[in-house]
Amino acid sequence: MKNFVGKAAAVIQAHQLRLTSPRKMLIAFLDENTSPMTPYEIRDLLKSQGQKADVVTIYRILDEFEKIGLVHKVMTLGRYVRCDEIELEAHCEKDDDCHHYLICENCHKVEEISGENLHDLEKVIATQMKFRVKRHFLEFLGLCSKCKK
Amino acid sequence: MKNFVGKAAAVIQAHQLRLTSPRKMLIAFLDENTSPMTPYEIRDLLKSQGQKADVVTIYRILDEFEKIGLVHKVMTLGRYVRCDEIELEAHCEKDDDCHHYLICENCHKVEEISGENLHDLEKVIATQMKFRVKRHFLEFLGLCSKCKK
DNA sequence: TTCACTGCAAACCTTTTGCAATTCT
DNA sequence: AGAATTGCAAAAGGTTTGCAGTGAA
Repeated sequence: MKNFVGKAAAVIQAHQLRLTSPRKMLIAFLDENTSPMTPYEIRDLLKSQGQKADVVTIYRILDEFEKIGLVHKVMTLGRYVRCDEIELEAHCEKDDDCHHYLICENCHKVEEISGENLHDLEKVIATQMKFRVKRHFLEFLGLCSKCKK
Repeated sequence: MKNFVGKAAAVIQAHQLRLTSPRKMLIAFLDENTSPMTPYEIRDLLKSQGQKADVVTIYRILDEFEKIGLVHKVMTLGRYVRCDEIELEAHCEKDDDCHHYLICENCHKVEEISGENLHDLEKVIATQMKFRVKRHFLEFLGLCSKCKK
C-alpha cells in the first residue's frame, strides 16, 4: 500500500464511509494533482479531461476528506491539497509536526515540512529548501480558560 | 501616546492616509472592542450604538488598516482583530515574534502571544495561559525557488 | 432493503467593483 | 483646487441547504 489511491481507499473504509464513484474520481484526481485547488478549479480540470463532477459534491467530499485527514485546507489560499502523511488511526489532538506548509504566493506551490522550532525552521527553509519566507501565519486553536470548563 | 487611538492616528498619518470620519469611527470602535469581528458584525454593533457605517467602507478601511499593521486578519475565523504591537515604521519582512494567536474555537477570544519555539510555546500556553491547544495552523508564505528568480 | 450519498436548483453570505458625490489636506 | 475617500447599487464569488433520486453495503 504505497500509493495515495490505496491509502485513501483504506482510510475511507476505516471510517465506514462509502467508496462511491465521485469519491473514487476525486481520489484519482488528487493522486495526479498535488497543487492546491479550489472545488471549482477541480471541477473545471476534471471537465477538461472529459470527467463530470458536481461542485457541491466536490465541496462535500473535500470536507469529509479533510475530517479524515486525506486533504488539508490551506487557510491562506482557500484551496485544498492532498495530505501525504496519512494515518489510519484517528488524528491525534495535537499534530505537532504536521500541517506545516511553505506556500508560494506566486505560483501557489505548496511544500509540506516538519520541525517545531521556528528559528531553525526558517534557516532550513532559506538554505535547504530555497524558499524565501516573506511572512508566516501561526494560529493556535483550542479552548480558552473560560470555555474549557 | 499610550492608547490605540493615538497610535492609530499617528500610523495613519505616517502612511500619508487621511484621517476621515469613518476611519476615526473605526479606530474608536477598535479601541473599545478587542474581540475579532467581521465587517458586518462591526457594522451591526455600530448601528446598535446609533452609529452609521457602510459595510463596503468598513471592508476597505480594514484592508488599509491591515496593510499598515493596525489590524490583523485571523485566517481561521475570517475576522479582524486590532493589533496591539503597532510599529510606526514599515513592517519588517519577517515578523518573527508577531502575529501568533491563541484563538478560542468556542467564544472566539483571541490572545496575542510571542515566542518562536513551538514546543516551549505549547507548554507555556497549557500552563500559564490556561489555554487548551487543540490544533494549530502554521503556514509560511513567500516565494519558492522557481518564483524568487 | 436501507441508509448514505449524489445531483440539481436555489438560497445565502461574503467580498469586490464602478461611479458619482463628498471631504480631507 | 485636487486627490483621496466614501456611499450606494449592483455584480461577482464562494459556500451552504433542501430534497428527491440513486447506489453502495
